[in-house]
Amino acid sequence: MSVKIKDVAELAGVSVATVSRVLSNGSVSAALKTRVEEAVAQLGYRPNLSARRLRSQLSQTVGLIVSDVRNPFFTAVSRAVEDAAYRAGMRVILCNADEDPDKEAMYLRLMQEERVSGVIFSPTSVTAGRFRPERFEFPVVMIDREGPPGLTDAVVLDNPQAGRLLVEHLIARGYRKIGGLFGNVSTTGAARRAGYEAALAQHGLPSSVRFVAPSTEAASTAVRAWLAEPDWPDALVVSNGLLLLGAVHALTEAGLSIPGDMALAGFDNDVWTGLVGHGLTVIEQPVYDIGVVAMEMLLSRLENPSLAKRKVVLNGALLERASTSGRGAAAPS
Amino acid sequence: MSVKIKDVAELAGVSVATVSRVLSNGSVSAALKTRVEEAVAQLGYRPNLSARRLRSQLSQTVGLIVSDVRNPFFTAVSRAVEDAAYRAGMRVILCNADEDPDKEAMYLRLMQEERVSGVIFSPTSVTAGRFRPERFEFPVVMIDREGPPGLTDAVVLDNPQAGRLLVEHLIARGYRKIGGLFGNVSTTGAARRAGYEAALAQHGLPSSVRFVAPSTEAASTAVRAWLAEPDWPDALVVSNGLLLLGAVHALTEAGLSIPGDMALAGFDNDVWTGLVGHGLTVIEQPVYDIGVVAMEMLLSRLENPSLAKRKVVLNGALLERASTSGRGAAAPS
DNA sequence: ATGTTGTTTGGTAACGTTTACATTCGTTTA
DNA sequence: TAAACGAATGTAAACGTTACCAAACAACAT
Repeated sequence: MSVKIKDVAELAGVSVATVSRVLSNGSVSAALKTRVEEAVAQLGYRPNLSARRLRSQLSQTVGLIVSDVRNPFFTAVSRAVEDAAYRAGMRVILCNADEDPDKEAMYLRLMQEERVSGVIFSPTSVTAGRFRPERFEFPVVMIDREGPPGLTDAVVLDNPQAGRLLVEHLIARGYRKIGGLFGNVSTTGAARRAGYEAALAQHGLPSSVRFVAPSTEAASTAVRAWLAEPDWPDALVVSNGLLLLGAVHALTEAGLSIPGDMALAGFDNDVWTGLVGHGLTVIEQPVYDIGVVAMEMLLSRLENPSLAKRKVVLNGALLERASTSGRGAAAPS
Repeated sequence: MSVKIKDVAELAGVSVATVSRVLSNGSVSAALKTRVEEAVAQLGYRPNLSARRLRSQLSQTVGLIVSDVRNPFFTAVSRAVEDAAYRAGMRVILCNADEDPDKEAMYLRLMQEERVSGVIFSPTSVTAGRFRPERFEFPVVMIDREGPPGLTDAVVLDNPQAGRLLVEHLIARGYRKIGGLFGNVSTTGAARRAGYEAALAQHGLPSSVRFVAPSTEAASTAVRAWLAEPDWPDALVVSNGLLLLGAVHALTEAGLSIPGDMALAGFDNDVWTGLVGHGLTVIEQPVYDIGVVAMEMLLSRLENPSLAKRKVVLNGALLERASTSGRGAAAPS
C-alpha cells in the first residue's frame, strides 16, 4: 500500500533502525542522515502513527470531554486546548457528552481504548460526585466544574467570588429584590449560587432562586413562569450564557424592557451580550486561558505524575453595561 | 501494563483468536462466547485501538479541517460531523487551519500520517484551486466551499441563489442602492457575489462591492471607511456571519440606525442576529445537515470508491426580519 | 602493538491485534 | 460404515514501528 520505513531504508541503503533514528533525532552521522532524508523526500514517506503508538506505548493524544461544543464557552476552550495540544505535538479527541452521565461514562471508556495520555473533562455533578480517578490509567484535569476535592487537577473560575461580584454590583446600583437563575446539573451553578446567597445575606437582603436544566429553552420557560407570578425581582442574576439568552428571550417576548422592567446580569461574554439593548452586564471568563492552562497542567502532570494535585482558580472580570444601569440613587442601607 | 487479549484468553481457557472473534462477532459457540465475555468483564479488558488499527489497516477516523471552530457555522458543522461519526463508530480529528494555506497543507500531511479513512475539508480558495485529490490516499469531501469541479465530492449551499434571494428581497422592499460586502478568501464569497450581481443586473441596478479578509474587525473597518465616503448604499448584503457582526459594530458605533439609515441583510442565522434591533434579515443555512450530509457522503464513498463524484447543493432559507423592513412603498421600476 | 573506550550501525524481538490457514470434531450422505 | 462436508477452534504470521543488544569501527591511552 503506502510507503513504509523499510522502503526508505532500502532506497537509502541503510537499515530500518537507522531510518527510525533519523526520524526521531537519534544519533546518526551527517552523511547517512542526508541520504535518509533524501529517500524520505523522494518517496514521500509519512510515518504510520498507529504503528508508532503501538510500539512506543505513547498515544500523543488527549481526550476533551465537554457537554456541547456549540456552547460558546466550550467552543473557545476547545480551540485553546487544540492549539496548545498541536503545539505540543499531540492530537485531541473531542467528545460531546450532552450533560448525560451515561455518555460521559461511555466516552471515558473510549478514552481508555484509545490509550490517551490524558483527559480534560467538564463533568456533570453526578459524574463528578462519584468520580474515581484511580480507576483510569490516564490523568484527568477537570475544567469549569470541580471533581472530588484533591483527587484530580482542576482549573475553574472563582465562582463564588464572581457570584458575589454581580450581586454587589446590583446592590450598588440600587436593586434590592435580586433573583437568581442557576443551572441544576453542574457544580458551577451551585458555586455561583453560594456567592450570590452570601452577598445577599451580608446585606440583609432576601434571596430567590430557581434551578433549571442547562438549556436556553428551559431558562426562558422558567423566566416566563416567574413573570406570571405576582411579584418578580427587580434584577436577575443568571448563571451562564445559555440561560442568559433564555432570560432575554422571555423578557423581550413579554414586551419588558431591560433594565427598565427588570435588570439583567449574567455570565459569559458571548458576542451577542454586547448587542442586547445597550449591552448586558456580564462576568467575562478567561475562556482561552482556561483551555491553555488545562493543557499545561495535563502536560506537567504527564512529566511528573507524583506531583500533588493542583487546583487553579482564575478570576472573572465584571463588564458593567446598560442592563444594570440602576434605579436612580442607591438607597442607603 | 494494562490487560490484553492474551490475558482474557488465558482466563477463559481459549485461544486469542477466539477472543478476537467474540469481540468482532465472528462465529463462536454460545458456551465459549459467554465464558469469554465473563473474562472480559472480570478483567475489565478494553481493546487497544492502535493495535487494532495497525493490524486491520482501518483507522476508523476522519479528519475535519475548518478555518476556526469558533465561527458558529463551523461549530455547528463540527458537532454534526462528530455525531454522525460516532454513530458510525468513527473518531474525528478536528483541525483549525485559520484560512492559512500552509496550515492546510500541514494538516493534510498529518491526516496522511494518521492514515485517516477520509477528510472533510473547507479549504481556502488558494488550496481549493490547486488541490490534487489523487495525491492523497484518502477521499476528501469539501464543505461550504468547492474544490476543483468534479474532482472531489462536495456539499455546499446554493450560494448564487442565496445571494439573489437577498437582493430580490431588498429590491422588493424598495431599496435601490444595494452594496455588497464579501469575504476575499473563499470561493463562497465569490459565489454569493455572483448571485448578488446577477440579481442587480436583472433589475438594471448598479452594484457596489467590497472584499475583505474573513474577520469581524476587517469588516467593521471596511464599513467604517465606506460610511466616510460621500454616498453610501441604502442597504448592505453581507456575505457571512463574521462580517455581518463587523458591519453591525460599525453602524452602531457611528450611531446609525438599522434599517433607518441603512438596511442590513446577510448570511448565517447566528443567535445574535435575532437580537440586533428587532432582528436581522438573514439566509439561514442548514448547518447541521451540511455536516451530516458530508459525513454520509464520505461513508458512501468509502463503501464504494468508484462512485462518480457528487456535489450536493442545499438551499438556504430567507428569514425576513426588521433590518430590511423597507423604505415606504417600493418604487415602480 | 594492544587494550580500552565511545560512537555509529545493523539485526531482530517486541508492541496487541486480526486473519489466513490448519486442525479437530460432529453430522450428513452415499 | 466410510467418505465427505461444514462449523468451531487453534496456530502462527502479519501490520509498521521502536528499542534493545551486539557488532563494527575509530580514536585514544598505555
